[in-house]
Amino acid sequence: MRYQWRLSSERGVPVESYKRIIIEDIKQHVPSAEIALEVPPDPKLGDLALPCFPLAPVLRKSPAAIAADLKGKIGQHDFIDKVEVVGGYLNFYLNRTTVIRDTVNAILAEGQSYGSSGSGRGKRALVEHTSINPNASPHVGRARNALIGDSIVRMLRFEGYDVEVHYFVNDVGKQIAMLVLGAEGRESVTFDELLGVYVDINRRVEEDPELEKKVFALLSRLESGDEDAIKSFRQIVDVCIDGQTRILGELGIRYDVFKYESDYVSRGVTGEILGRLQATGKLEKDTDGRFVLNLEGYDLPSRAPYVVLTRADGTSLYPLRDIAYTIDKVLTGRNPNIVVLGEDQKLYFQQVRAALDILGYAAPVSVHYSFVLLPDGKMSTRQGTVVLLEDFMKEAVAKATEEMEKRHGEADEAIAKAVAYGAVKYAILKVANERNVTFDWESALSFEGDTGPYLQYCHARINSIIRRAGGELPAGADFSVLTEDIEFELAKELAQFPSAVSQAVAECSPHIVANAAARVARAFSTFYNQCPVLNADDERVRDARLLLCASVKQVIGNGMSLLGIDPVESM
RNA sequence: GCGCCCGUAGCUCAGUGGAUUAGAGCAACGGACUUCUAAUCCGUAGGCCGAAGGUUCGAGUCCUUCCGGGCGUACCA
Repeated sequence: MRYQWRLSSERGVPVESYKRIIIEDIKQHVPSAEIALEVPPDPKLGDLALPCFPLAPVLRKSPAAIAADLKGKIGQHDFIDKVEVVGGYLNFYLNRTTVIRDTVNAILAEGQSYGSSGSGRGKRALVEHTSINPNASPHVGRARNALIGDSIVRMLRFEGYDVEVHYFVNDVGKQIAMLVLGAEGRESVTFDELLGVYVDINRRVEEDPELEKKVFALLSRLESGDEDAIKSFRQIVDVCIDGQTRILGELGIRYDVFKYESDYVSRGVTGEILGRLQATGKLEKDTDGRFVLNLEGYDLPSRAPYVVLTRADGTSLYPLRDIAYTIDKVLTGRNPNIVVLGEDQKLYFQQVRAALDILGYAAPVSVHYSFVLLPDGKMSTRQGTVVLLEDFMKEAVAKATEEMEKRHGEADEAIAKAVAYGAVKYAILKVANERNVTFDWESALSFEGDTGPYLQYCHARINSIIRRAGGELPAGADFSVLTEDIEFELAKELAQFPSAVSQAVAECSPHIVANAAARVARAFSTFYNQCPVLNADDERVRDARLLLCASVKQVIGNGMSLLGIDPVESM
């Protein structure tokens, strides 16, 4: 299907250009003030409003008087039906036909890029996310990192950025060394066995200090370049990474670059960083013989202004390896340079930022999210209350399959997966980053209401209408025949979508997109139940509604793709 | 103890540089499928926006204190 549309308004989002025009009009009379329009709480009060309260001190008149004054100063525009003064507000009633027509035309013209401001065209960005301890299968808490990160990647690409996605692989360190030790003597270890191995060795190390010494000895051998150590570490890490990327890949989450911590050690980068820090005079050797970085003056909320970079035996600690890697990322010149981290890493990343500052680099931007909790409290590996992402996915697929069989007698595997994963992703992405997600199976596996499948369902229903219309859309339509309130409300929701995307991008907050898409879907469902499309009495109404539906499909589809939710044609 | 984040309907969550009457979903109750997919829609009920002060003509939104939860607070990553 190809669309050839002429935009009746200038390029971009119609409602935004209406706002610009109105603001221009007002500025001619009150040039000094900041003018901002907002959307009234009730459609009865109009579609756009100017609160005149902030102007009162400037003009030294009452808001109501200012509103009354300005009312006469608004020029004649085809998109404005009437302007009314209510209290201190100047309320604008937009012309329904113009809004619907301009919005639908803009959407069909811009298609997959409707909602994008193009802010990233010609620019390069970098996003690091997931980077989890490779010791086992990710639980839904860890998955939140990958989901948020992946959505940010999608949003940036939507904005036009060339994005490089990074995964920083933790293949050094105590935890991995313990895994290597725990797996010693085994022929091979599968990904699913890792958690058991890890729990077991953890217990043994706690009980036996001698064993812990062996762990550190192993680490030391690795860092000094011992071939056997390197080989056995790499073997375990490969199992971890394969397992994790298989699960995340199943959800459509992919990475461009895997950087290994060990690489920064073996290439001598960590040593070099240490040398450069030494030259700044901020690096100190403490009484235990460890290298610590003095962060005095950075006002960090920690008891002691130090970050420890090495063990006494000279082996590197995570912060040092991460500093080396982070500098590497900075040197790519990509901007924005984003890293997604749990809220437990807030202070830690301030330390990294300080370390980079000492070396003269600007640190990446960190996006933090809060942990996923269970209704009874935290997830605990020891109490066995963690919900593994893979289990969540499997349960969701089972339920989606069951629902499809109930409805159609059979289930399409690909669609069942799309619906299931849509539910999984939406359940986590709909919550604002800084809030804890409360995970309970019942609502997480719900396909009704404010869920991923709700979006997919709307999309599928519209597709069904278009299919029954013969797959062809009318070349144009007379939108003045769309007189129902809900048709106008729906168009306004569609028009709102781009500013939601812009905000979501600016704040790295996928939940804003989730909400915006859900609003459109809700408005559509109301419309759907109230307004027949193919069965409309009038051919002109049919055509106009068909194009309205096609725009809704596009917008919901764009929203879903930003969340990484697969649109389905039927379900 | 100190620092950061969160506290909105029974439950899960929205709420845009303060601004016209605080919104959804789930659960509950009552309705709507011979009509484009009922994974839907419509209606009813449900709120001292954690508490108390403060700033403002105006506060869920800003400030202070307190309470509750999450996360930190050098030798894990």
